[in-house]
Amino acid sequence: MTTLAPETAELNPSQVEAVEHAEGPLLILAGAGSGKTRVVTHRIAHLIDAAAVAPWNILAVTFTNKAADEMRSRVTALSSERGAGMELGTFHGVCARILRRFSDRIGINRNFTIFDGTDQTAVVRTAMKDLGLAASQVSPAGARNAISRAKDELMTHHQFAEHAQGFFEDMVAKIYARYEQILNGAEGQDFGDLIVSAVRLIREDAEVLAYYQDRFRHVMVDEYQDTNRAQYVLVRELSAARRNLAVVGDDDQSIYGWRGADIRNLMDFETEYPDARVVKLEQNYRSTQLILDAAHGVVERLPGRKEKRLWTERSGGEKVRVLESYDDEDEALRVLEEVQGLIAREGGRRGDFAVMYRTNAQSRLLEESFVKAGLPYQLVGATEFYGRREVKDMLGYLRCVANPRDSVSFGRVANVPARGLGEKTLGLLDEWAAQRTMAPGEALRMLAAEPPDPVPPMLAGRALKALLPLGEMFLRLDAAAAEMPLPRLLQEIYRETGYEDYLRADPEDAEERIDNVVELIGASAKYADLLPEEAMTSFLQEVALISDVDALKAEADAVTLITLHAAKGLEFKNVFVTGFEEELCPHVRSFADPAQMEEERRLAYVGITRAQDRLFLSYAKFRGGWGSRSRVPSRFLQDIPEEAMERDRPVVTTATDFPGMADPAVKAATVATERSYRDGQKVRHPVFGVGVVISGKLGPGGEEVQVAFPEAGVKLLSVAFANLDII
DNA sequence: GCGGAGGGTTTTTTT
DNA sequence: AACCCTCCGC
Repeated sequence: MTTLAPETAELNPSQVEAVEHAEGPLLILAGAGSGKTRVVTHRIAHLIDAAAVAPWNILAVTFTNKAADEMRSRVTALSSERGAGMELGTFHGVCARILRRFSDRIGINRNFTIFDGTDQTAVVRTAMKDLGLAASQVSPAGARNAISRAKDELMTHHQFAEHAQGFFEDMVAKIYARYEQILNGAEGQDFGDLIVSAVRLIREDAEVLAYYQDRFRHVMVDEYQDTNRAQYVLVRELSAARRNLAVVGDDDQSIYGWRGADIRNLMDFETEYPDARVVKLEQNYRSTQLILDAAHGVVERLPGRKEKRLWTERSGGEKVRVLESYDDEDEALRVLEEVQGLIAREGGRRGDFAVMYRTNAQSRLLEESFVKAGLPYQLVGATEFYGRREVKDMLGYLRCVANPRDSVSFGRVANVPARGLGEKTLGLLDEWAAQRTMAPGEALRMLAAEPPDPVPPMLAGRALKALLPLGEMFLRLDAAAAEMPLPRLLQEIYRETGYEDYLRADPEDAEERIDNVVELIGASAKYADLLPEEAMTSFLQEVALISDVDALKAEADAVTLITLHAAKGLEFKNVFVTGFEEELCPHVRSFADPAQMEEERRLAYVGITRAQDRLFLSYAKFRGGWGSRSRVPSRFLQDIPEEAMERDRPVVTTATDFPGMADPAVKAATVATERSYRDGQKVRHPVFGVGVVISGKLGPGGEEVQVAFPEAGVKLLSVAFANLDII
C-alpha cells in the first residue's frame, strides 16, 4: 500500500480553489484518486497559516480513525503550528468526546459505556425475551437493524411507534422501547446514540451549542456521501452560526446506504446552501487511463449522478486482466500465482498488492492458499482481534468493573467460566435487583458487601451460595481497580476471575487464546498512567470505536486482504477484485431493489478505482459452499470497454503448479492425474441417491465432482470421501 | 437446576 | 468462529 501523492507536488487550479476558500459553505466533489486528502490537509494548513485560524477552532470529521490519523500527521507536517489542538476524528469519536464532557446536562452519566453491535443484539434479545417474543417471530438482527436505522434518522421509539406499519414494525416498536429502557438502565450508549445524544445535547442546551459553535469556527466533513440524517443535523447545527462548512464527497462512491447513509445530504447541499462554492476535482493522480476507462464504464450507467469525468495524465497502462477460474479454490491459487509471479518478475513489494472481495467469507480460501505458499498477508476485518471470544470476555469483566450497571456485560461474563450460575439463578438475581431498581451487578455487590439480615427468601439456599463468591470477587476487583494501573488490573481480572485457568484447561485453543489475552493487556499499557476511572473509560472507548481498517499497516510487507467496503479510501499498485460474479458482485441480496443494485455498482467502482497500475477482475465458474452452482460473470464486466480488458484463457491450476507449496500432504493428494468420472455419468450416493455428474476436476484434495441430485440439488463431492457408485 | 456435548445457523457490506 | 438451541447425565 502506498500513500497519496507527495505533499510537495503542486496543486492544480481546482485544488487551489478549494484550498484557498476560507469562509462560507464549500462543496468539494472529489472523484476517486483526485487528491482529496491532500486538498483537505492543505486547506487546514492554509486556514491556520494564511487565515490565522487557531487549530482548536477547526473541526474535521473523517470516516475511520485511520483516515483521521493520516490527516493529522499530514497537517502536522504542513502547518506552522502543527495543528495542535484541532478536533479531528470520526463522527463517533468526536461525539463521544463531546458527551464525555457535557452529557450529564441531558441526564446521561459521563462515564457511559459504549455498546457495540454485539451488545446491541444482546439487548435486543433480552428485550424480546421480556416481551415474550421468539426469535422465530422477529429476527433479532432485523430488529437491531431497524432500531439502528431509526436512530440514524433521529427517530425516537415514540416516533417509531407512531409510524409503525405491519407486524414487523409493530414488534420493533415494542422492542425499541424496551431496548431503550435496558440501555438507559445500563448507562449504555450504542453507536447510533453517540450521534443522537450529541444532537440532543446541542439542541436542548443552548449554552453547549453556543460553546461549540464558537469553538468550531470551521467545520470540515470527509466522505460526506456516507453521512446519515443524524450526522447531517449535527454538522448543520454546529456550523449554523458561521456557516463555515466544507464537505468533501463523491456520489459515485456512496456505498453505505444500507447503514443509513443518505446521499441526499450531498446531492442537496447546493440547495441547502445556495451560496455554496462548488469545486470539482476531476484530475486523477492514482490510476492509469485504462483503469479509469474501466471504472467509467461501470459508473456512467448510474442514473442521476453528478456529472464528472475523471482524467489522468497517465495515458495507457496495462489492460485490465480478467481472470477466469474453475472454482473458488482455483481462483485463490490463481491470485496467488499472479501475485508471486509479479513479485518474482518485477521485484514488487507485497505491500503493493491487495485482494478484495464482496463478503468476508471469501477471504478464507485466499488465506489458505497464502498460508500454504508462505506468502505473508494482512487480513482486514472478519475475525478481527476485538471480536475474539476471550477478548470480549476480558473486556466484559473490565466493563463490569468500570460500570457496575452494565447488565449486558454482566450477563455475558457472570457464568464464564462456569460457576453454577445458570439461567434460573441469574433470573432470580435479576428479579431481586429489579425490585430494588438496581442493575444485577450492583445488587450482587450489595449482597456480598452487606448481606440483608433475613436473606431474601427468593435467593435463599443454592442461589445465594453460588452468587456470593461472584459478588465478593467483584468487590475485590473494584478495590483493585481503584489502586492499580490498567494493565495490572487486567492481569488481576485474568487471574481473579478464574479466566486464566479456564483458558489453560482448553486442550485445543489454549495457546492462541492466552496469546490474545496477553496482547490485550499489552494494548492497555498506554493508559497505565491515567487515573483508574479515566484509564478504563478511555481504553474501553478506544476499543469500542476501533474499526477494522484502523489496524491496517501501510508499511507492512504483506498482501492486503480486504472487503470492497473497507477498501474505500485506500489505494494499491495492484488490485485483485475476486468473486466478480453475479450474486456476489452484485450481491444477490440486492437484486430485488434497484437502489441497492445501484449501490452494488458503485461498490464495484470503488474496488476498480483503488488500483494504481494493475487491476485484475476475477471470477469463477463454480463456487463452493451453500449449494455450489455454476456462476455467471458479473454484469459489470459487460460495461467495461472491451479494449480496456485482456481476457485470459481459462487455466486449470493445481497445487503442483506451485513449487512454493512444499507441504507433503498437498503433494501426495495430487497424485491423481486423470478424472475417473465423466460428465453425464450416473452415480449413486448413499445419502442423496441417484444423480448425474455435471462437472469434475482434479484439485489439491484429489478428484472432485459436481453431481446434480433430483432431491438434494447440486452437490460438490470429493471422490475420496463421497462413496459414489457408478451405475 | 447446572453443565457439557452436539447440531444448526449466521451477515452482505460496518462505525 | 461464535453463538443459539436442545438434549441428557449428574
